[in-house]
Amino acid sequence: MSKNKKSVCAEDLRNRILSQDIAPGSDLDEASLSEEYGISRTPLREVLHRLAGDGYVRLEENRGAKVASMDVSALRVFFQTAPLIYSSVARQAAENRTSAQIAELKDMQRQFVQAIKGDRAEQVALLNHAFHQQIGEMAQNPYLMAALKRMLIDHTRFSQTFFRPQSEADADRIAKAIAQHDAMISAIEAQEPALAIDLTLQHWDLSRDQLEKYVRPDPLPLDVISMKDRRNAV
Amino acid sequence: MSKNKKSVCAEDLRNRILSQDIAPGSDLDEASLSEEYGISRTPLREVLHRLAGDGYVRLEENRGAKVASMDVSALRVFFQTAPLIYSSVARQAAENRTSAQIAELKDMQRQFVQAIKGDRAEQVALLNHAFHQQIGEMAQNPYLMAALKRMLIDHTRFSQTFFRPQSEADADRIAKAIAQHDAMISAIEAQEPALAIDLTLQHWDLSRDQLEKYVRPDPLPLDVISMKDRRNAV
DNA sequence: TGTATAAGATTTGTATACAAAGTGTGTGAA
DNA sequence: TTCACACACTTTGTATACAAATCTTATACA
Repeated sequence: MSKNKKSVCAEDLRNRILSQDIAPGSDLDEASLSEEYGISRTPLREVLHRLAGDGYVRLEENRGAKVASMDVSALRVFFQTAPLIYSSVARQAAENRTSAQIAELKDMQRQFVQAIKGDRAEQVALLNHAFHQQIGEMAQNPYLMAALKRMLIDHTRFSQTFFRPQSEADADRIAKAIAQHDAMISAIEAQEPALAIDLTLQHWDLSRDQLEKYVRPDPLPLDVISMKDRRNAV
Repeated sequence: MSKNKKSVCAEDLRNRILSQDIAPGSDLDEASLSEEYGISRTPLREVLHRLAGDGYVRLEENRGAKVASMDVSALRVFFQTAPLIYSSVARQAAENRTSAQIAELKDMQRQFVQAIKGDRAEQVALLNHAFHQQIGEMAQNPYLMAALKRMLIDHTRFSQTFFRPQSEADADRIAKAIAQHDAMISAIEAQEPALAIDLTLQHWDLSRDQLEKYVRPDPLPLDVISMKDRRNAV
C-alpha cells in the first residue's frame, strides 16, 4: 500500500483515533509511538504536526500531542452542522463525480458490505468513513472537503457502537444503511443532485437516531438501587 | 507577541502566503527559510507540516513544500461556495458570540480602518483576513471554521488588489466595505442572525465584483497592436 | 544536433545527541 | 500535618550529522 513507514504511521494513527482505539483527549507519547512504528521521533513529530492541522490531534506547547477531545458542547454543533455539510457535498458530488470515482466508490461499498458480513465492526466503521470521504472527493470542493473531513472525524468516533449490532433492530438499521449507500451511489452516478441530497438527509436521519442512542444510552438496570441500599446497610 | 521563534516563523509564513509575498505554487526551500528565521530545519519542517494540514502549502514526497496553488477551476468552486460558508458562519456568530469576542472584533476593525488611512495595502488585506476569521471564531463551530479558514486563504490572496485603490470608484468600494464591517459588528453584537446573514451576503457581493475585476482585468491598451505591427515589419 | 547516461551537486528525509521545560517525590521548616 | 522548595527524572524541543533522493550538468554516442 503506502510506501514508507511514515505514511503507514500517519494512516494508522488516524485509524486508531477514528476507531477510538486511542481515546479522545489522551496523550500521545512520542518515545513509545516512535518505537512502535520503527521510526525516530523526528518524522513522528512531523506526522503529529500534520495530524494537528487536520484536526485529529491538538498540540500543546511543551506538553506534547493529545487526541482531539469530544465534549458535549461540540456534540450540539455537530448535529447542527452535519445536514448542511453532508447535503452540500452530496449535491456537488452528483454534479462533479468522474466515472473513475464512481468505480472506486462502488468498490468501497463492496468492501463495506463484506466487512459487515464478517462482523468486523472496527473495519466497518473505517470503511464507512472512507465511503463518505470518497463522496467528499467527488464533490471536488476543497472548502467543503475541509469541513467534511472534520465532521467525519467526530462522526466516525461517535458511531463506534453503530456497527456493533446488539439487537434485531440494530441489524435492521445496518441493512438500511447499506441500502441507502447503494441508493446514494445510484443518484450520484446518475448525476441527480436533488435525489442525492434527499437520500443523504435520510441517511443522516438514520445515523442521527443511532448517535442519539450512543450519547443517551438506555439507563442502567434499576437493580443498582437495591445494591446501593445493600451497601449502605453494611 | 508570540513567544518563540517557531510560532513567529509559522505566522510570518502564513502572512507571506496570504499577501502573495510568496506566490502560489512556488517552492519553499528549507535551508534558506530555516536560516532566515534563525531556527534549524527540524522545527521549520514541523511548521511546514502544520501549514500543510491547514491548507497553506502542499508537501510532495522528496521534493519539499510548495505554496498552495490557485488554478482557474478552483476559482469557480470558490465563488460557488463562499456565500454558503460565509452566511452560515455569520448566522452562528450572531447566535454564539461572547462580549469579549465583540470587543476584539471592534479592535480589529479599528486597526483595519487605521491601516486603510495609512495606505498600507498589505496590512489592510491581512487585517481584513483577521476580521473575518474572528467572526469565524465567534461562530464556535469547528466544522465551518475549517471551511472558512480555507476559503479565507484563497479569498485574501485573490483580493490583494482590492485594497490598492486605483480610482475614485475603488476608494468608494473600500469605504463601503468599512461601513459593511461596522454594520456586521452591530448585527452580531445585537444577536440578529438574519440581519448578519443579509449584511454578509451584501459584503460578499461587493467583494465578488472586485474579485471578478481581479480575475478578468481591463484589457491592455490597444496600442500594443500597432507595436506588434511595427515589430513584424522589422 | 539530439538523446541517453553517469557523475556531481543540491535538497530532502531520518537518526541521534543534547538542551530545555515539565513532572513527581522527598525532605525540612512552620 | 502541611506547605515550600530542591532535586532527580521524564518528556518535549532543537541542532547537527549523515543517508537517500532528486536535480543538474557534462560527456559519449547515434
